[in-house]
Amino acid sequence: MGRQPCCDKLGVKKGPWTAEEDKKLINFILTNGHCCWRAVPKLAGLRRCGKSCRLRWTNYLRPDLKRGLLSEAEEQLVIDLHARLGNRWSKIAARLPGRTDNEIKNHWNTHIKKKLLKSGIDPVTHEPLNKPQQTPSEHDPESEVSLSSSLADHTSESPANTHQTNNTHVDEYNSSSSSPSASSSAENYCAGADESLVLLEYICGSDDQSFLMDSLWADESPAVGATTANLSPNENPSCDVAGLFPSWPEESESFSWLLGGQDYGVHDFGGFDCFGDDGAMNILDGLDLETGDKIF
DNA sequence: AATAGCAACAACCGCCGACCG
DNA sequence: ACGGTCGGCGGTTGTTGCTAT
Repeated sequence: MGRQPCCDKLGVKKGPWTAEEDKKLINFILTNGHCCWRAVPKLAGLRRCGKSCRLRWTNYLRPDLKRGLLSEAEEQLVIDLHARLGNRWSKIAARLPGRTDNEIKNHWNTHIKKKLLKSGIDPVTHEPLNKPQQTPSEHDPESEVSLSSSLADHTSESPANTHQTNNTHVDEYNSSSSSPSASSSAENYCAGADESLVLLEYICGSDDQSFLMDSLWADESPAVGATTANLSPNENPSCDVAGLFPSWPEESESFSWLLGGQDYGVHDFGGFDCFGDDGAMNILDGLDLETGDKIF
């Protein structure tokens, strides 16, 4: 039958995204949402594949992303989840609000894998390296958890200790992931123009974003407890806009990760004119990032 | 100062499942 | 039931930046 390429190969740009392209994509999605990714590049005036646009948005441009290295608690959670779920990065990412599967996958391959090996633990099976390999059917999640948990100082906070450890956990995690997670809410809010207006409202709101991060690790792990993103507005007073988004601090910090070109990965953000002289995004003033025209 | 080697991460590729006509 | 489209996922590669020599 032969599968059609996701986009015309000719005339489609590849490689690192420029600030200009990011600007176009952000501008388009904030104003229109993404009806269908295939149409996004055309409508946004990008010479990119729709898939590439989706990836760029979900992995780097989504405003609810955390930046920077995974904290030790997050790392520990990834290890525990990996012990249960294996390389199902999207499932793991769904339990870590603000983190993407790509980010976790990269962090696993570059940091955690080595850390586990250094500790004498097989990163694939989570068993001691000198221990004879078990077949998958013999795989005992309980031993995985205890081993992975022993790697960190946060054993008392580990989900392994808050869960009974048995084979039902994979299903338990999977089914619980059907509840609103950070990633699903992120998908939700970019699903349409209405949501994008809500997003703008959300961005312009200046509540306390730190609540999200603090609450994630304060008394319960996100893997088992409801995150702020999971709570309804009534349950979570700091989560505005119908509970779709966590709250953010000062406007000037809302896109601090964008301003920080190094961390962000785009190195020419000096010319990223969606920010005004005061560093605030022009979109916050209702301006079209492309033309400077008033949108709202 | 030059450069080789390594680490980190952004991005691409191909496959798969869900959905729709 | 079937074929086509689309979004999503996981593996892999390419590029960039850092460090050691």
